[in-house]
Amino acid sequence: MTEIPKAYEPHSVEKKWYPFWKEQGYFKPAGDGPHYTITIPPPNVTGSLHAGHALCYTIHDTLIRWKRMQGYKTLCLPGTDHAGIATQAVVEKQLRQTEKLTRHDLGREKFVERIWDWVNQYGNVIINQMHGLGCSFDWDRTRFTLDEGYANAVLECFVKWWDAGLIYRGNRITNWCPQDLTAISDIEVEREDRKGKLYHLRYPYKDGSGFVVVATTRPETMLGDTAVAVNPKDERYSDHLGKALTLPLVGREIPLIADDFVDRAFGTGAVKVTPAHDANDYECGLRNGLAQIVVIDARGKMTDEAGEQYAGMDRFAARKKIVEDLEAQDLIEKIEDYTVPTALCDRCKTVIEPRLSEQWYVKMKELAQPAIEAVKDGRVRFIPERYNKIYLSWMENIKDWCISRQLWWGHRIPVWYTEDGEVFAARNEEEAKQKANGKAIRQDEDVLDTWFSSGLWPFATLGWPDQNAPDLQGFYPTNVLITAQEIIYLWVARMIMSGLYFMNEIPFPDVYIYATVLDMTGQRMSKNKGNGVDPLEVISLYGADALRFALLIRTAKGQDIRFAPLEKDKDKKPIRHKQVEEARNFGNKIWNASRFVLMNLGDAEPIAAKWVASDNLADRWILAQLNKTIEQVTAALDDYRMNDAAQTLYHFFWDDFCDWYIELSKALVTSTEPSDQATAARCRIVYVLEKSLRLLHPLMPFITEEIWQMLPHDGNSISIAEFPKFDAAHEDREAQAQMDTLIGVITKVRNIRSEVNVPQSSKVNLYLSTADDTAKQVINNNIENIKRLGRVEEIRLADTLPTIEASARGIVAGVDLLIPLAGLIDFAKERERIGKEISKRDNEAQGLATKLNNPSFVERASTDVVQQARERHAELVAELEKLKGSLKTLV
RNA sequence: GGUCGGAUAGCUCAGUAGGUUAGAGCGUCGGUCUUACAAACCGAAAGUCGAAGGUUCGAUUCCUUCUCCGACUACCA
Repeated sequence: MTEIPKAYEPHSVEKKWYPFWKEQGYFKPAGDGPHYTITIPPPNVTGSLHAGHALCYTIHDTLIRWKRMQGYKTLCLPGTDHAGIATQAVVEKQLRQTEKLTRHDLGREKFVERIWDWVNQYGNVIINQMHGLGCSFDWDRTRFTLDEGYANAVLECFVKWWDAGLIYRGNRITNWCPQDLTAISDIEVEREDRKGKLYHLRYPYKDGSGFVVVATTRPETMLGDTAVAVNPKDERYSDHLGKALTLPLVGREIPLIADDFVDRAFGTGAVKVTPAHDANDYECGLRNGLAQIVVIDARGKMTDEAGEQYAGMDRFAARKKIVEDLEAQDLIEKIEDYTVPTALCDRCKTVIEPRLSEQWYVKMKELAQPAIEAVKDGRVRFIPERYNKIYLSWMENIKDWCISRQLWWGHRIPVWYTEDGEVFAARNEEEAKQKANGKAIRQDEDVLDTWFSSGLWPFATLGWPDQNAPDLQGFYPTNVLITAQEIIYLWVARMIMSGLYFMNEIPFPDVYIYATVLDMTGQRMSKNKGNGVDPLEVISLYGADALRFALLIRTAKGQDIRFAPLEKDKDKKPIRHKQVEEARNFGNKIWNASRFVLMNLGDAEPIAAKWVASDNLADRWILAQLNKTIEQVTAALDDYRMNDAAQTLYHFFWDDFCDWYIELSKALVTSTEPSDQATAARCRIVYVLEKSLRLLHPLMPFITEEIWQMLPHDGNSISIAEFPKFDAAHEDREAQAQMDTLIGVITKVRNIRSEVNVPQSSKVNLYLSTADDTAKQVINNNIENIKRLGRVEEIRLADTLPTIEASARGIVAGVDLLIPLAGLIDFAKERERIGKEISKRDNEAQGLATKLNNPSFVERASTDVVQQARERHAELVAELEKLKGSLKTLV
């Protein structure tokens, strides 16, 4: 008999099998089946694994392991993203803290070197954390959005789009982050409602005929005002249109103009117009030929244009000062509390300053159209479906994409300028020089938006722009993209556009948007809130399989999941996580069931994981249940219903296999006498266990490998064993129905015993009767099983039940039960129990009777439903009669 | 403001192509002499399926309105 620990210990197991799989090359594409490819969403190179990642990559690994076992030539390609702003910020901060230097002190070249050092040292953290989750990704193909080959792809993309006239330069209002000192795109802006004030300012007419009141949340911008606008239909102002106003504090003369964009109902219906510092005002300024006066600089400080008493002040300090100054001149009508929709930089949370600046843009309309079509005609589908609409509504209203960033870390924009003002794109300096015909050139200082490079991910990682790259030929298009809801626009849409543009083919047919991991109050997990769960802590407490299973079983399609924080003790040591504990317990159940099987393999006969034909009910039944489970799990995985797959397996393994099959097989499996029967029983139980492990392996790779290696098996690893297939020949309705009878009888006996307080140490006698020949046969064939599992001494099966005073009665599945209770319990308990049984049936019978007496029901409901109701009613009536009869014996 | 999602047992969540007794895990209660497992076993209690209308013989499920929560989105200064 093998020595096996009583509890599953995950850590040594994980340490053992992960390197084994990797060394054996199981994570690499193999075989000549059809390809199944996933490129993972590359996490930020600065990142570390959080709960959302854990879920994301668990789903990846589950699918890829499943497909691998199904014989596909699988590739799951990992990588990281250089994350321009985030990475530069991390290294700048480090530089500031440790050496008190800014990036400007170092200079561009040195600074970029420092970032590379940092990336080489810390950039693999998140990749290593994925190993801990058990991810079977092809690490040899790991890509980084800034590595050499990838950079070529980015250049190629830029130049091609340039040549196609899709890239242009514009001097416009952009979202500017005064902290990061860069422009950011619209969708990198976070919006938040903040408490603020609405200031009502008085702008006097130049001719002294009173004043116009304008409302603003940002009084500091008034220094740059070049007009006040009202709605042309607003009668309140029609007489004053065109009149001049004197801009307070500045003294500039500005006109009162009319523009449609003004909402008459808001405030006083008059808007101050600051074309250089507000997107709306900018547009308004263009329409009306207004000057653009820049009063706030890149760092958020007031410029010289703002006037000498304000120049150099921070924008928020200036706001205060200006309000004071206006107040002093009695030019403030009132100040109201107001909720200000505030734009924040999604990286550093600094308040965005709309700023006039020169940036590069990509024209989106032309690129978006095919990508819209692809979703509309179903070549690309979102799962859950409702994201189709969300995607389409954005794509149909798409605006041009600002792609330049004033950073040093990233793909430098391949645009070159000659002294005399020529501008062109080139793949490298060589090419640029050629195009310049000997003129001196300089390259644009800016870098590209990170999403510009990650938008090429599904094909750039496979070798594009080399159209003949073997991986590109062999693995594109990928099969599914698994990603988070919040980057549908930032990333998914752009991959679809670029995939169609450069490859003429969709990058993936399925986009599975996985659940957002929330905390228990429904809030999104975030560093700021400190409500995150560290997956590594969870793994160290319960093992990777437990974490994976805990996440998968709650990942209903399209539904967010709530995940509790880790409970910690005083020293912040993690001690408990209930939701993962449930999964850990399941793992332990698998462990112990396997332990039972392994301990009873016997030494005499060689046992193999093969099904030996059997007429035995439990055998027929478990084979049918296993088969059904295979069918359901496969369908669930196929449909991205991870929770259904997990739930089905949980139920099958625990309830069917452990609670019933093992129990019903125990006598034979544990017998010490060698016999063909015992050997056959052992083979069968090993067979079912081994198949179960294969089904579970994509979800829980470690524990299944560990046990599988101990069991009789063929092959080197469960991770390349075949995923079980549904077999119609194993369906067995009859066995399932008969097993219901057996389980029903045993459960009823247990129920009666427990309800009337028969101690578990006492055995009871059991009288059974049934008119059903099949049920009779089931009982006769399972006398020993009923005795053992129901703790029964003697069983009598007859056509009618004897009349025995003081006995308990039960009815289940057409079988009547009687348990003599003399000397065992108090009758009051049994009377109470029978009373409950009666009233339960009474209620149901009455409900049915009402229904059946309703002529409309009988007429209109389908005959099946009516028939069923009649039968059930009759059954209930018969049962009630028997139960009432048994009450009489309890006196 | 707009769009979308959610509201089912004390908690976290499944489910119902409209039809008998709405499920699971955790938690709770009672029991444990059990040929693997107390991280377990056996049994039980617990739900007017968010509210109000409507369609229907029949609604937790379909429709309308409402309430509360959440996400996304928007140029309301």
